[in-house]
Amino acid sequence: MENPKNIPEKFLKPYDSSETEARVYKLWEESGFFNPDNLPVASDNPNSAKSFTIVMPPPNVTGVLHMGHALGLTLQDIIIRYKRMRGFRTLWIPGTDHAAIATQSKVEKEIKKNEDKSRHDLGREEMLRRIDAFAKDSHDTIVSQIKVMGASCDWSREAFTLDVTRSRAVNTMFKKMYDDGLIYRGNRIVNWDPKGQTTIADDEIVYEERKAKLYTFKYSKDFPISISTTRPETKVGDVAVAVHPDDARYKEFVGKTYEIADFCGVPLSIKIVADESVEKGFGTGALGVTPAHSEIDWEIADRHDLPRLQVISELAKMTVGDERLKGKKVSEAREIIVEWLRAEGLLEKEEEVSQNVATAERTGGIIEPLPKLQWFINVNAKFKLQNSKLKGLETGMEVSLKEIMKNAVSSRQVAILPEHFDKTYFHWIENLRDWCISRQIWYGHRVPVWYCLHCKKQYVNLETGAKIYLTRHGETDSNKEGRIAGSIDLPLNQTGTEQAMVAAQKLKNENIDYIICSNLIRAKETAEIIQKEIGGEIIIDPELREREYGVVEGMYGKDIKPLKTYQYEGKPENGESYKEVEERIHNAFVSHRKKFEGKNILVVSHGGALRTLMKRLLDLDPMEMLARTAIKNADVIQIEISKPCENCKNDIFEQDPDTLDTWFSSGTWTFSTLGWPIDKKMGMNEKFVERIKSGDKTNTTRLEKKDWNIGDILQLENTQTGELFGYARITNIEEIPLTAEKKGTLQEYYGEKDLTEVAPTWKYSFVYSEKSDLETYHPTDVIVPAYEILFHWIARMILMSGYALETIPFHTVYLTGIVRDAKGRKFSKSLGNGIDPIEIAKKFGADAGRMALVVGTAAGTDMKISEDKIKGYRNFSNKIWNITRFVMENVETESLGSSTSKLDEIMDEWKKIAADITDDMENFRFHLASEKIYHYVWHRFADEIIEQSKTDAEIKSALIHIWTDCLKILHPFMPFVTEEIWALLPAEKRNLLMVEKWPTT
RNA sequence: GGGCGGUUAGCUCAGUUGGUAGAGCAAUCCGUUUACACCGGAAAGGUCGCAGGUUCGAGUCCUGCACCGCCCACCA
Repeated sequence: MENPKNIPEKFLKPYDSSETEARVYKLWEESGFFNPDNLPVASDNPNSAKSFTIVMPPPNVTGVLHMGHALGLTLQDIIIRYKRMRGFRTLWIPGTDHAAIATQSKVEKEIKKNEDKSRHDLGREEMLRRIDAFAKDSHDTIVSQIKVMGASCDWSREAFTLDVTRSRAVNTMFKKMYDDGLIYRGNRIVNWDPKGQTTIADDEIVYEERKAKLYTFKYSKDFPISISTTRPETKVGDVAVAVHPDDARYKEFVGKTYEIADFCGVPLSIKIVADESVEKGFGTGALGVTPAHSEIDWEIADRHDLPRLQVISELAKMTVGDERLKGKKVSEAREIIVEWLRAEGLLEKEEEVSQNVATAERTGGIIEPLPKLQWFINVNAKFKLQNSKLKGLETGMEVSLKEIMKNAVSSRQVAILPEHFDKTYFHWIENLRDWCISRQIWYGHRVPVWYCLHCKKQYVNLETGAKIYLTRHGETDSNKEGRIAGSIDLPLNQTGTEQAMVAAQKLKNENIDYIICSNLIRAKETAEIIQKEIGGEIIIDPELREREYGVVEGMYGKDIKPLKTYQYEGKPENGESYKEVEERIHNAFVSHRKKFEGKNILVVSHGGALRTLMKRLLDLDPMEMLARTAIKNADVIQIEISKPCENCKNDIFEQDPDTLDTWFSSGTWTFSTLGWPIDKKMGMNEKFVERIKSGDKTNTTRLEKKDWNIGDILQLENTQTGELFGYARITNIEEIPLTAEKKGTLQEYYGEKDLTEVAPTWKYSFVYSEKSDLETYHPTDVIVPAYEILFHWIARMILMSGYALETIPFHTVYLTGIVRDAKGRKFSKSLGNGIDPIEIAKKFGADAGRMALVVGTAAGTDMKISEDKIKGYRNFSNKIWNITRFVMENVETESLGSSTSKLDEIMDEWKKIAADITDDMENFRFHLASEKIYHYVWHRFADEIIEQSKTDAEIKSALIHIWTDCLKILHPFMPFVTEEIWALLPAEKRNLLMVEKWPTT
C-alpha cells in the first residue's frame, strides 16, 4: 500500500501498549521533568512560578499494590499532569510507609511458617534485619508498580517513613511535644493483645460477635446489691459498685464500704459509689467496678478516687487468689468462679446474650484491657501559638491539638471532598481521647527516650556516645547439667557454639572495637567466635572471671541451693561472696571503660559476674539482685554512655524499648518529606557562595563527612559573613580519594591551611535554591487518600502540621472510595478475586486501566471494576491511535481553512467542551472530565466530524487543530498513548507532551 | 446505641446552582463503505425506593418510612 505522507509504519498495526509504555516512562524520567527544579517554569521564573504539590500517601511496604492504590495513583497523576501543563512548578513526592505492626507481623508470620521461630528466638537485631530485607523487596516491587501506572512523581525526592531524614523529623517532633507537655507517660488502660504481647490501637481491633453468658450475682450473702457481668473472673479485682445517683433503690447504700472476707479465695473491699455513667435500666442498675480491667471502670475510679487492682497478667492469666485461681487462664478462671458462685448460692441468674468480643486484627488474640505504662499525646492540653498561619487561630492564642484539628476543617481552610465526610470527621474529633503512641513491637521508630540506669530519669533525644555490650559465654556441658562451674575450665558445647554465633549476628553491625573477656576457656571461645564475625581486638582480663565457688564447685545447683545458702555477703568455703565478686568485676569494668573511652566495647563474662555487675549498674539492692534470674547464655545487654545524669551523676543509660505508633511518623509526612526540620547548616566560603549564586543550581562540594544524608535540606551559610543565602538539597554522597589535581583547587579555598587536616573525603552533590522546599511547597495542595484513613492519617497530619508548623498540611483532601470486584466484593487474598494492576497494564495497557478507574467514579464513592470495562478503554486507546492515523493521512495544511459557518460551529463547539472540561479539572470532577473527553473524541470527533471531513475539505482543515488539543486534554488521563503519538506527529521540534501547554480558551 | 451514605435503563454508574432523564457494558437489528472489527449505523430500554410537602416546575430542596452499605461506640 502506498504511503504518500510517510505515516509511521506503527500506525498500520493496532496500538501496542506493551511495546510502548516502559519506553515512554523512561523517556519521561530521562527528561527530568518529574522534578520541578527542571521544569521550564522553574528556570524562567524561579521565584514567582506558582508551585503545586502533592505528597503521595505512602503505600505500606507489606507487599504489592492493589487496584485501590492504582486508583489513587491515577487520580494524583491526573492532577499533577494537568497542573504541570498549566505551568505550575509541579511536585509530586513519592514514598513508602514502614507500617510498623503490619509489616512486622507479616514477617513474623512468614518466619513462623518457614522456620517455626518466633521473634524472640531471633532477637531484636536479627528480626529487624529480616524485616528490613522484606521491606526493601517490597519497596522495590512497589516502586516498579508505581512506574508501570505512569505516575509522574519526583523520584529524586522519594521518602520512606523510617529513613534517616524522616526519623529525624519524628525525634524532633517527639521532643517538641514532650517539652511542651503534650507527650506524657502514664498508666492507662490499653488494649493489650496477649497473643502478640503488645498494645494495639483502637482501630486495630476487630469485634467478633459471640454468644456469651451474662451472670447476675452477689459478692456475698449479706451484700445488699446484685450486679451483672459477662466476665466473672475480673470480679476479684472489683473495688466498688457504682449506681446511678438518682436510683432510689440504692440510695441508702451510697458511701458505705463492705468487706467481703472471701470471694473465691480473695478478700474484697467494695465501696458503693454514685456515678452518672451508670444506666439505671441495664441489668440490676448496679455496676461492679473493676478499674484495672475496664476503660470505663478506670474512669469511674478516677472520679471516685478508687484503688486499681490488677488481677490479670500480660499473659491473660490470673495474678491473685489461692491455688484455685492464681496462674489460671482467664477462661478457666471464669468457670471456676461461676462454679464457686453457684456452690455458694450467690448466682442469681444466667442469661445467654450475644456480645462483641474485641480481638486483635493481626493475631486474632482476645484483647485484655490492662493498665500499662505508655506514652500518650494529650489532645486537650493547651499550648500557645507562636506564629500561626491557621485561619481563625491567632498567634498568642492557647489552643489544644483537638481544637486545631477541628478548626482546620470547620474554617474550610482544609476542604474535604466529598464534603459530607467533614461531618464524620467532626464526629470523630468530638469523641477523640488521648492518643497512645507507644507500641511494644520492634519495627519502627524507637521511642527517643533514654532512662538513667540508676535513677530512671528520662532524657529525650539523648546524645549517646560509645556503647558497651555485655554478654555471657555460650553453654557448656556443666551449664546444661545445672552444675556449678566456677573456675572449672570447660569448653563450649555444640549449643554453646551456636549461641555464640547468634550473639555474633546480633553484634555484627554495632562497630565494636574491643572484645574483653575472662581468662576461662568458655568465655575465650565465645569471644573468638564473635570476633570472627565482627572483627575487633580481643583482650583477656582474668578479673572478669566467674565467681569462685570453692568447695561447692562441680556440685549440682539444685542440691546446694546457692541462693539460699550463700546470700549476697555469704560465701562457700574457699570461695567468694557476691559482694566480693561485685567489687572485683565492677572495678574491672570501670577500668576498661576508662581505658577505652569513646570506643564501643564488648565484655564477655559469666552469669554470676554479670549479674552482680548489673546489680551495681542498676543500683539494685542485694535481694532484688538475688531475685533476678541469671543472665542467659550468650544474651546481649546493651548500655549506652552519655553525659552524666543531672540527677545522680551516673553516665549510663538505656533506651526505651518501645516503638512509636506508625501514624506518629506518617503524621509528619507532608513536611518531613520536604526536609523538616531544617536545622542543619553548611558553611560556604565567599568564592563558593558566588559560584553558587551566579552559576549552576546543581553543585558539588567536598567536605568532611557530617551526618548528612541524601534528601537532607541544609541551610547554606556564608562562613565569612554568617549570612544565610539559600538551601541545599543533598542529592548524592560519594566517597572520593583526594587526587593531586583536586588538591590544587582545594588549596585555593583553604589557603595556607594544611590539607591533610581538612582533607575532604566526601563529595556532596546538591541542588541549590533560594527558598527551601518547605517554604516553596508547603502547605501542599491536594492529598488523595482512601476514605478509610481519614481519621488514622488525615486527622493526624492536620494535628502534626498544625502543631509543628502552625499551618495546614494541605488545602484539599480528595477522598477515594474502595475499589471492588465486578460482584461488589472487596479484593482479598482468601477470595482469590484480586485484580493486579500490573497484570491489567500488561494485558490492556496502563492507560486503559487508568481510564477504567476514573470514568464515572465520583470522589469518595466505592466502585466496581471488571475486565470488560477495562477492555472498553483498551479499545479506546486503539481508537485514538487510528484517529491519529486518519488525521495524519488527511492533513493537507497546517492552517485552518477560511472561516465558514460550518467550521466556526465545529471550532466553537470544541472550545466550549474544552473549557467545560477545564472547569471540571479545576473542580476535581475528573470522573466527568474523563467521560466528556472520551465521549467527544469517540462519538463526536471520530463518528461525526471525521466522517463529514471525508466529503468536506473545510472541515478537514480543522481536524489537526482539534486533534492536537484533544491529545493534550487526554494526556493526564492516558499519558502513554498520547505521549507516544505526540512524538510521531509530524512537526519539527517538539516538547514532550507532558510539558505542553494545556489548551485554554 | 450514635453518625454518614446509597436506592436512577438488564448490569455498573454519572447527573455540578431545581427547568419534563444520560454514559459504558450487555442484549436486538443492520452493515465488512480504503483510520479503526480493539469498527460503523439503527432502534430498544427508566412513572429516578415508597409516601407526603415546598415550587409555575423536584432525580435534584424539606419531612416521614422501607431496604442496603459503611464508620464510630461497645452496656457492664
